[in-house]
Amino acid sequence: MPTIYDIAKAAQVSPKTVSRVINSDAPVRLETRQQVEQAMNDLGYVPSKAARSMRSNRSGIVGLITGAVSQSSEISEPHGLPDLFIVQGIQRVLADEEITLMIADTGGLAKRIPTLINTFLQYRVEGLIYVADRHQRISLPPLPQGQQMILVNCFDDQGTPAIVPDDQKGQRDLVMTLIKEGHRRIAYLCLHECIATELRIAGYQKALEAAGLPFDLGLVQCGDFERCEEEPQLQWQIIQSWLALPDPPTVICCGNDEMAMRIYGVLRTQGMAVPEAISIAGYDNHRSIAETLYPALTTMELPYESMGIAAAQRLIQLIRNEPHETPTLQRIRGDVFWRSSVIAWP
Amino acid sequence: MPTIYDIAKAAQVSPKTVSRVINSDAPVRLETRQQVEQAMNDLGYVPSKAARSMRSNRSGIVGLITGAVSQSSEISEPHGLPDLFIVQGIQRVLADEEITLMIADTGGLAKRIPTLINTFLQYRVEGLIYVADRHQRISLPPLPQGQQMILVNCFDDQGTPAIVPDDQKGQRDLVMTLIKEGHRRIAYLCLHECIATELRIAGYQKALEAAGLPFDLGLVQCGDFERCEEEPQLQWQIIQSWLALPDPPTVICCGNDEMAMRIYGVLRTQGMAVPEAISIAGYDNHRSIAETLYPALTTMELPYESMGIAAAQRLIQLIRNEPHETPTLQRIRGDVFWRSSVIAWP
DNA sequence: CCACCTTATGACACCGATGTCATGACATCG
DNA sequence: CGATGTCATGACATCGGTGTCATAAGGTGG
Repeated sequence: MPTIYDIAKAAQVSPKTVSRVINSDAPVRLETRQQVEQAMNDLGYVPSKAARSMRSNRSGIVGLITGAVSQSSEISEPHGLPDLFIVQGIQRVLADEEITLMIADTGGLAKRIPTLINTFLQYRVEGLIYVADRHQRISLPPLPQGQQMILVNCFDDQGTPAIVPDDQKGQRDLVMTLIKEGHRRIAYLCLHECIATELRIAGYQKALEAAGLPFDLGLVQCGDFERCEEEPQLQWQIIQSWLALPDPPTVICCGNDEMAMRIYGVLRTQGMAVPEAISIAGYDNHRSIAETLYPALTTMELPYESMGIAAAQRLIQLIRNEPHETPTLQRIRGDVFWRSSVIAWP
Repeated sequence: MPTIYDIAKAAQVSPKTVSRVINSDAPVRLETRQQVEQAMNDLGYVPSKAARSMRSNRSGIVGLITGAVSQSSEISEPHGLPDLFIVQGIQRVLADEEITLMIADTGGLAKRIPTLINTFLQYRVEGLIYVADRHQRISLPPLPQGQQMILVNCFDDQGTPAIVPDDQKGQRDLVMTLIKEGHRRIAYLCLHECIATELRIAGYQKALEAAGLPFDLGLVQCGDFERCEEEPQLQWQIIQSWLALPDPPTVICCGNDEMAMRIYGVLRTQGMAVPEAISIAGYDNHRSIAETLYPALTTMELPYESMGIAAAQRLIQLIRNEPHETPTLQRIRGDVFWRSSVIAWP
């Protein structure tokens, strides 16, 4: 690979002049410039970022770490939406700013994180992004003074800037839409206990409150049986108990689109049609499920791409040292995707 | 960020001695070593890869480009399995070799590829990987002499090493398994015309041949109507025509898991139970669909992770200049995942 | 006509590491 | 006891660029 010295020799100028042509940071005679450009083309010159960033102290690299922060050694299967979409959002923004992304994956092992961070520091990344696979509280090892970092889909107690989905407003908006369409009895078959579930139940409750509807604790049940063999029966028991109520629900909100998909199957085997017999709503807008299911699934978007975009923008602000009034914890809203699994209630 | 000179000063030794401690490539007196290590700890020293790689000519970086190679400016929606799994496979292998992965995405615009490659060349990547979003023939701009590159999920006419799924053997193995379980009339509702479809139809045919079963052209139909509104009706028409045959199929192979999922919906609305009335098989082993569907879907794995692993291993071979007898085009086999959407036929 | 400025270019040091060679202190051996 | 070898360390050049300063040519103004 040729260097500016090779170019300089070929163009019969000094290396510094080649540098000036590359950076156009000082006047160069037209004729000289053309000679240099000719030489660069002929030799196929590609500047070395390593050399450049050594001098300028700007690597042009941002490091991204994905993966679970589980302490155990077992690799947890991803559930729900792949965090890939967060990464894509980040990518798009950084590419526009000519920042290159380095990606590392913990492979589910939290203990690898310090090593990964260290590798990134060796490359003198200008910023770090940690992307969790689900909304959670985390704790990362301390970073060197001045090293910028953003958390995505998670947050910590050290006041690190974080981007999370607005689970509460999300579930609230979804339920409010259902209410607007005439539903009064809304059941919620939620996921196992976790931050998202907590926030979404609160949102569900707020939507009822806002509409002046009573909150019936019996209509909220955990429908997540970790895919055990009896799951369909257990889920059907819950649904059956709801249907047996004097005032049964007209719609079931599921903890996520995957669960909604399973509930489709459960209802089908029981001969109940969606949405004619009962409406179903999901959460995540996991498109390969929500759009493909038949009937297509009404759901609340988990705004992973927007979160990625927000994270990248925030990080660039920090790197550039631009002023901002953004709170430490930035909650990102998603949209309701209204499809045919829910019908309006008269 | 401190340098070896800062460490050298703090430990009252020469920079070269610090270097020796870091690399342990020459004997250092225990006492001296401890002083240096102490200083490194105190100051929080992190070596600079930029400086190192300048000297050694080894960046420790591999560049990966994902995304469509479409010439148009429209962003195509991914269909089928996310190529994320390929990337994860690559990641795992490279991480073990202490190689860092830089990732760039075309965002669906092929014209961005030369720019992305150029950026990677600036970082003096030791290898390049291009990952396509579906099995296809591509054509990439020429690379500098000696620059290693691997294609994944695609191939070209220039003899660049490539890793692709073995679509033919895949469909063949799936159909052979169905035959082994007693099915004799096997319908194939394939995807639109593309390389994968071509190969899979050939595989379907080979499986029938091997079992001495006749190949009935009428049992192979394209069921991919690009999610248009009438898709369910059109699909039902095809299935109905099959069922009206004197010797109707007992199982339908679908072009991929998404299509299988839609067919579940179509059959349900027509009151046909899976697998009691008819068995269904998919392709891809898109787990969030295949495992979640009820009943769970029998399908052929699209071995994305294995492909990623194979690609990374191959690239490392090339970088290290190790001898190999691997053919240019390496086809990766997947496994049949036998689940409850297919029942054995008496 | 000389002081002064602008334009175009080059010489040289430096960023942070490592390879090469030199050097001084001991230990070993004939 | 001097020659030789090993150990531990340092001085210096080098990788590929860029910042700083110097310098020569040509233009302008008093």
